[in-house]
Amino acid sequence: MTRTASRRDIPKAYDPKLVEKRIYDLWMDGGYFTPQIDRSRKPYVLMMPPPNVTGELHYGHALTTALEDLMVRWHRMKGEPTLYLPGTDHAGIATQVVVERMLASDDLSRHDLGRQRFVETVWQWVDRYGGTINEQIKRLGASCDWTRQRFTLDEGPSRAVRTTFVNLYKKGLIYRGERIVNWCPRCATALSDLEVKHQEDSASLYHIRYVLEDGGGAITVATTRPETLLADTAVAVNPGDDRYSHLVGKSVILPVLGRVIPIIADEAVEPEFGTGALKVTPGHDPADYEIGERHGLPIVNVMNLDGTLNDNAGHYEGVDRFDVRRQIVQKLEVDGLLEEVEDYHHSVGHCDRCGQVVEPIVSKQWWMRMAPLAKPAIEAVEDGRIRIIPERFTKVYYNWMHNIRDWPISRQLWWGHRIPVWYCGECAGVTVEHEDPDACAECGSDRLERDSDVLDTWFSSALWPHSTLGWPDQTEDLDYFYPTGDMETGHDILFFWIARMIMMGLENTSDIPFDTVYLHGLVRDPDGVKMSKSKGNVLDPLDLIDMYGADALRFALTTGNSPGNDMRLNEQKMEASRNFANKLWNAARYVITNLERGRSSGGWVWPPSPTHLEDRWVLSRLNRVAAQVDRYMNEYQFGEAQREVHDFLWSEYCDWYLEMSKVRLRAGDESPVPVLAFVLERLLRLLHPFMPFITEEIWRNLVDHLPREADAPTALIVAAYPQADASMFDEAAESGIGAVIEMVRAIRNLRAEFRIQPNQSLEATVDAPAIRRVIEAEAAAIRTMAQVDPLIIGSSSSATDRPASGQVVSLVLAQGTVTVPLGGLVDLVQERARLSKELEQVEGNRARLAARLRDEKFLAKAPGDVVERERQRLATLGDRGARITETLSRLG
RNA sequence: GGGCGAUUAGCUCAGCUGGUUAGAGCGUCUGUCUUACACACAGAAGGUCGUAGGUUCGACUCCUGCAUCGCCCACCA
Repeated sequence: MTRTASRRDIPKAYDPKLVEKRIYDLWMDGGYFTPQIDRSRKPYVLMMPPPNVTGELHYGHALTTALEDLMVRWHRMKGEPTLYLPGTDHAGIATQVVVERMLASDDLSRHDLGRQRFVETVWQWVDRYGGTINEQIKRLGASCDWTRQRFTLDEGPSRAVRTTFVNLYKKGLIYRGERIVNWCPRCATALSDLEVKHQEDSASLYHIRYVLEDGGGAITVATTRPETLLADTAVAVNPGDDRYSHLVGKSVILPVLGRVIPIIADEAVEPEFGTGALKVTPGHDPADYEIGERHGLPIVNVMNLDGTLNDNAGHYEGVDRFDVRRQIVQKLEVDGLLEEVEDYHHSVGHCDRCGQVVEPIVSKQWWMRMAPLAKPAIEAVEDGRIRIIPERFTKVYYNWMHNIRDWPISRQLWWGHRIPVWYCGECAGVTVEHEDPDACAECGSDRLERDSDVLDTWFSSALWPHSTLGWPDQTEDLDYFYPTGDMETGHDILFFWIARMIMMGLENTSDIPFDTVYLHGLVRDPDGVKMSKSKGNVLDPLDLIDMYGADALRFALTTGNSPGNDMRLNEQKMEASRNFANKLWNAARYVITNLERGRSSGGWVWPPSPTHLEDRWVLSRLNRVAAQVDRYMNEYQFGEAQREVHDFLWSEYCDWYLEMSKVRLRAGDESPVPVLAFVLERLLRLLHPFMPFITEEIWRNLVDHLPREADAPTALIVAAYPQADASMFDEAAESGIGAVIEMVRAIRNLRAEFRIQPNQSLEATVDAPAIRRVIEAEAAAIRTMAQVDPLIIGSSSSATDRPASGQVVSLVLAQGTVTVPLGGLVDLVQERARLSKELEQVEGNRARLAARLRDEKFLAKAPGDVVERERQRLATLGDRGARITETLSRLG
């Protein structure tokens, strides 16, 4: 292909690699991501869910970023001062585990280093790898304000954590208590219920005989964890269980240890389960703990925090819990106390982080009283101040909030926000203050020791929307940007994070943290399997960006699925998205090439208001698309919005308008050029939130050729988002071009059916009095697109001049008939059959419509416009049917 | 034990206030390198919308039961 010297080379295929980095730098340099505080305008704010500081980009991040950034860019283009605030999370256990693993490769534990050196090591790790995730998020095109980036351990958010703790402590909403908690022996810390994942495991149910102290027989209990019998302090039966009622009040001898424990009655015992008798282990089972509380049973703890048994376990001290289980079972067998071993499936709690079986242990932890905090948070959703999308999750939210339990917030880790509590060595008093104390608040002693625990990571996450903006200080940012707008995240952290943000936001600021929660589903692999490192089916989004481009990845992740539903990502979808980007690229190449052919924009009317039917049609369609997109965006139906633009761009702008424009351009008529350019420019705007890189790149190449609009933007990222202009809606143009398209399609169809050579033109006679002027105006386009020559525009009278029947094929369209002489190619019998079949269809539809329009109930109850539409359709069908009948009769 | 979701073309999925001849991408079949694009163009085939009922003038869309798959919550040892 030869090019004149003046024409710039535009590559034939879009290459994202040449564009993305440069465009991102351009946005950064332009400062477009940092909003200007303008009191006269309401800002749009979206807080990025902070990824783990040492994390690497996975599909969850990619999806979340794609969705958030499209919302953010849309709002920014609507002229709202827009803040998309990024940040990272210190991710307590997760990060500590990673660093511990690294130490382990040098045969070191954190205890070898000591607390201070270990924390320093983690900080080094964070400094080294902490930037990785942000660089990866940039590659997706996230338009976040990096000048406001926050880390949960930053001074500001840390002070927010401290302030919240002290305030809630003083209000009595944070307290210290000894009770049963989930304990991970591997991580050596307490866990909240949410951090425990239950899995179905196969196990054994052991039936163990406990001999009565009075020698009068025995009672048999069933358990899956025989080792816990070392901590039994009772045997319980249901009070209504006749089998055992005579035993209540007696005592049994605990196997192995020989302790004497009572038999008690408690409603919690299910008579149908196992033997109907339950060994009660308040120290190591949550249900038993409650029974123990009701009956004042002593609590025995037989376990160390690393999962080995302690000195309460007799000679099992120091042995791992699972080894003890085996040894106890053996011992019971030897003693003849093991009656039966039943195969059994039940769900076992595992640590969410490391997968170890969690052990319920009684220990002293800090707790947050949740019920009082949940109440206003429930109300905020009930009264609509906060909306959850998709709506079905509001029920899930209510269910959890109504049954909320106190939250254990202390973690026996070293990495995190240290609990701001000092214990007095003199009087055992507790000092909790905003500033580090020098003396005990109770006795004034300086023998203070700080609590060694840190807070659950989610404690600081819960404050994110306000702590990042400066709270507890009344900063300008907080004042202007809070409460935020949309909160977008995966539905898997509805409880972990969303619910807690709502509670803490309301508590700390007396205001909601955001007004809308948008929850997305999981990204799955092509087989629908959840991606996980252990399964090895995790694809690296960065690889996909390298292969297909960030825009294609974003488009693939945000189309063809709906909020809250999981989605599969596969190669085909990536290819389709890349192809779409390429389609846009080439349409732009065509338009820009025409602009560069020296066709001056000097005399253009801008925006164009053309008279040509095709131009009016494409502008009308553009405005209808803009209206639809606006509707979908407002309803958070991002996939539908994109489909709308995609279909218009590909199927109407490219396949029809652009092809039609070639006809006029070849004839030396340059009038389509401004329209081509204008529609392209608006399409770039419409598409920018979804495919930011390619649209910005094309836009830069395009705008130099266009007339300057008032308030011309310096970059597409800040160009105004297109709003529908109803004055551009043009019914006549739409129905006119609709008829042209129908006609061209019918002739093409005929060409394929009769296997007409592509280069062979056909003669066609159009008989369509109702749209004669449209056909005349579009004759050149029809000739080219349908390969017709000559195109004879006839009237009813000229129909008689047609060649003899049997030589022609008649295409009976909605508003006209096209006859094409095909000579010997036409098989009279086949032609009659074809038309008869069509007639049959038309008549079928007509009969159905007519029946509906005869139905008085329909006429009485259906809305007027529906009835009117049906009447129109019936009339059109009637006309068409009549013409088919006439044609058939001529065939004889 | 509760709660939720899914079930639409061979595959992956849209279709959200009930009114089309039920759509898209991929795949399949037939043509075409037609100077924007073969990452493309033109044309075609392919669906009793899981199942049984109900509401309605009208149901893929609303209600109920059932089936299959998946998810969440819950202290049954």
